[in-house]
Amino acid sequence: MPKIKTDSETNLPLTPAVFHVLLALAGGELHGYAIMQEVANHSDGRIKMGPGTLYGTIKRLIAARLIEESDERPDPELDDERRRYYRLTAVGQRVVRAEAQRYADMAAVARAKRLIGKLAIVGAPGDL
Amino acid sequence: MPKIKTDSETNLPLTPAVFHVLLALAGGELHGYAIMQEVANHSDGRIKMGPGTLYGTIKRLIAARLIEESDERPDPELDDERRRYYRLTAVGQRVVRAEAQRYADMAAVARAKRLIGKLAIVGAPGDL
DNA sequence: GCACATATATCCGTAACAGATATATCCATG
DNA sequence: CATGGATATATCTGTTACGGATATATGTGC
Repeated sequence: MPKIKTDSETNLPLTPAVFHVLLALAGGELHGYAIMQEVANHSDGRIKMGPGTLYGTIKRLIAARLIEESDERPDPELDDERRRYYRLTAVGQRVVRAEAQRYADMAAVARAKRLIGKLAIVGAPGDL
Repeated sequence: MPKIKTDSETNLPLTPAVFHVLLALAGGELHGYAIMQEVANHSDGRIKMGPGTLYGTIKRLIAARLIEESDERPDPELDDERRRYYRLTAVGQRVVRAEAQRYADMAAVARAKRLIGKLAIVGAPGDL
């Protein structure tokens, strides 16, 4: 997480670890372990984040005000007391959007240089 | 450049600095300073790589056998003796392809999460 | 001849990463 | 009910990448 300034999204690029955590939280709040699973999931198993990277990154992201801990708990029956939930802040939203756009832009450059082919079909049955 | 193994492209993700250098070289061999300019160029000026990052990254990429120095020089009239040219190795080719695909995949995930819009038109008349 | 862009190189402080380790609870199975 | 594996969080620490500062020298336009 290279010295993220809270004032803007000009501080790109993010490190992959930071981006993957923010991307995981873009779908709604999650607890730490679920972030780990979501990262493995949306990267199709290619990225496995260990606890050191995960909780270290969470700590830095909180300090940078890109995410924050949430008080809300699910139905007490479904809850697990150990869990701590996190969500994007407004700044975090903007940052992850800007970085996602950078990813799309770089993919476009790579396409122009014929490194990769046309867009893959995303919305296949079962979705990603 | 997180511990790149020369044996495969499984070692993703790359750091942004490494990826940008490899992407710059994907269009053909370039000398160091031209890599710097090409990175600024293909990132639309948003990423400016200083000499520390540039030459440090080049050194590490050579050690990892992802790029190599080239002996070929342009027409002596157009040449600048100071320049040192670099090109991707076969392994470097595969790595940058795999990482570019990862970028495209993550952009697709971001699209599915509605963080960014549809694909920008890349293939303006001419090219593709 | 002067200034600025080009071109390469190294030094080093800061910080991120990632494996190892620790602890404890949840839950399914025997 | 006990045992074990998955769930869940946390910290410590060695290695390494980043990136600004600094240095040196040549090319080029005025």
